[in-house]
Amino acid sequence: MAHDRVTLADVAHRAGLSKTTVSLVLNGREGTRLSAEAHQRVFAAAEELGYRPNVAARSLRTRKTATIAFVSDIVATTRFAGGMIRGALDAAREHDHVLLIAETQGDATFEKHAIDAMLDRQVDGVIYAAMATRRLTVPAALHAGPVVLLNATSADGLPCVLPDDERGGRTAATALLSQGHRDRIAVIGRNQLKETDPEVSLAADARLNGIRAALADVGAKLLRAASCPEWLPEHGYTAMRSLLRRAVRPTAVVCMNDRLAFGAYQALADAGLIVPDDISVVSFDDDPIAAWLRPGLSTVALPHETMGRRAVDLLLDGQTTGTTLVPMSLRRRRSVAAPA
Amino acid sequence: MAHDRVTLADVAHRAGLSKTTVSLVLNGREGTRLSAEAHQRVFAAAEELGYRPNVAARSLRTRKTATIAFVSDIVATTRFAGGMIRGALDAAREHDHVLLIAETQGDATFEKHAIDAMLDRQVDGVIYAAMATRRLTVPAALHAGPVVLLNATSADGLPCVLPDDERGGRTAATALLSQGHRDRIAVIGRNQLKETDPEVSLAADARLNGIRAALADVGAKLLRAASCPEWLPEHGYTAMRSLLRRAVRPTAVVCMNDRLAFGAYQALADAGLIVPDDISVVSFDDDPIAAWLRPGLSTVALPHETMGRRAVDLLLDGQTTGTTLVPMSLRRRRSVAAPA
DNA sequence: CTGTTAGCGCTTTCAC
DNA sequence: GTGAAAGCGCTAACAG
Repeated sequence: MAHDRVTLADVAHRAGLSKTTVSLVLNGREGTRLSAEAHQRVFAAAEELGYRPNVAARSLRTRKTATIAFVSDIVATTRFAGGMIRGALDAAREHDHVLLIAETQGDATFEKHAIDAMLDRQVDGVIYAAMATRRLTVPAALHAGPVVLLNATSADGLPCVLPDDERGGRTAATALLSQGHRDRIAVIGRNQLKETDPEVSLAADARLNGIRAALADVGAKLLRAASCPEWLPEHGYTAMRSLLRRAVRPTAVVCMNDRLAFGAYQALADAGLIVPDDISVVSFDDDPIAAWLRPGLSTVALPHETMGRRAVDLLLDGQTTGTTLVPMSLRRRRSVAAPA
Repeated sequence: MAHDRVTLADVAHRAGLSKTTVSLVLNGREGTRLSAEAHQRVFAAAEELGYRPNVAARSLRTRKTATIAFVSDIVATTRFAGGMIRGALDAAREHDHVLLIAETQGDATFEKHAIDAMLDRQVDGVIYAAMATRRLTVPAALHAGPVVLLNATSADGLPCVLPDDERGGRTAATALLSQGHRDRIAVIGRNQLKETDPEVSLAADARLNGIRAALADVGAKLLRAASCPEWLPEHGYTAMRSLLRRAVRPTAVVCMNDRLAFGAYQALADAGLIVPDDISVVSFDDDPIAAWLRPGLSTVALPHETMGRRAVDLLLDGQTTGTTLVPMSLRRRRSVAAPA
């Protein structure tokens, strides 16, 4: 790449000025009163030659590369959270920065190589992202410079951005309450491990708390909560079936994520039940599938894109601490209605 | 980042040798017989100080950055093709390279900025990726150095990697033929625009040709092919319904992608028909949803990960021309069975 | 076998 | 107002 790129010296020569002058002008330095004519000449020459600065050379002096590292455990390539990258990319562009990405795949060796590779390239900071919202411990090498955690927290109080799952939980429950559901609301997707181990998930516990809090606010409580070993469609299917077998059926369920809800839909269909006439469903994430389901699934969206943006904003603003909670909002579709 | 990094000079000082020697040793240069002891001293010093080379500085001399640009129209953040990045990332890591990513979002201004930004950082080459398999025209700026097209072709014969959709089409049809389907196979997802405009899609036409060729091989032809304005679930739904209304029903359908198949499943369920007992379904892409459907959807997978790998391999091998076709293989699930 | 010297392209004192 | 010169950290000729 960059075969015989035009250099600053070329521009200076063409403009009949020194490199210093050209540099000053091109960087729009204040306070240094260069003649209007010099400005003209410099711009003209740069334009004619198609000059573009060599970032590597520049960064050697300035120690800034306008490059941010985005390292994730696995998120980068997952359908689920491409949104985080997209948001980061957008924000980076707005700040004239660029993203270097790497994935550790949860492998310590890969992680070390990845981080070294980024640091060797003198990135201005790193965004360390996790696929599942959770607590993690940041590799020591990263403490050398600015870091912000994305979709994760750490014990050492690094700045981080997280979805506001607790309020999200309230939002989900409220969507049901406001339609008149109250004492026959069930949850699908309780999970001991996710709820108790913050290194596995921060979302499960927060969502559940939010749901319960919203119910408590109106003096109601959960009819039942079905456990699921994982949050996959098949588990949602099984959980819904078991819910339907009981004497008192829920009028509405909140699924801990959209994949569970997908499974729940299948169980409902098998039972000849109609959503939302017989049972309302609300869920979390706003996976693309939520829009494809019939009827469309109302779900509290994970604000991936915004989260990604925030992460780079924090990094570039030099925020060095604190948690940023990004609100989750309800995507209303047709899966929620008043109880029969 | 990189606050007070150890430099080559520091290592040289510590080892009591010159920078040259240290550089030579650390880069494992052949042909230069430095004493074993010098090697020892250098390695020891580098190790003790935790020396890491400054890539920016090095690249200023060598004109190599070990960095590849991955620019895409929109693919980077799409659930659909994260696999391409993942593959590229893996291959890059194996070659000790790193990926700089950018998204143009189909906007010419963004594209220009993105490409300039990458070029300014002296990337060694660029991978230009498209979300939909199609023909496109490469921005002139890219012709300055190595480029490979990913999931796209261009008129100017740049090296490119594409999925082998035509053979994929044969594979899909063969999956049905081998179960005994023959004269009552229908297609869902014909699309005039996609089939005729290579700038929109290369896949539609190729898949269809493959399907027809496989049928022709056994002297059969398509029962019917339903058109869809887009390849979305709702269109699959509608198409399937119209297929079912006709006097002679297909025993099997091949959907042009998994989302159409998803819609088709819904229509089948509404009609009280069972997959695969009443009708077999096969499709393309291997979207995550294919595994979640009940029964699991047999689909010809888009080899995104392999494609990503190939792209960086080609780039790094200095391949400057030619089309690389990556085979698509059938993911067998439960949606295909012998006709009733 | 090893060290000196000269840049790569840029920014930045500091003189003029 | 503008330019000369030094130097960021590294590699590559070229001596010794």
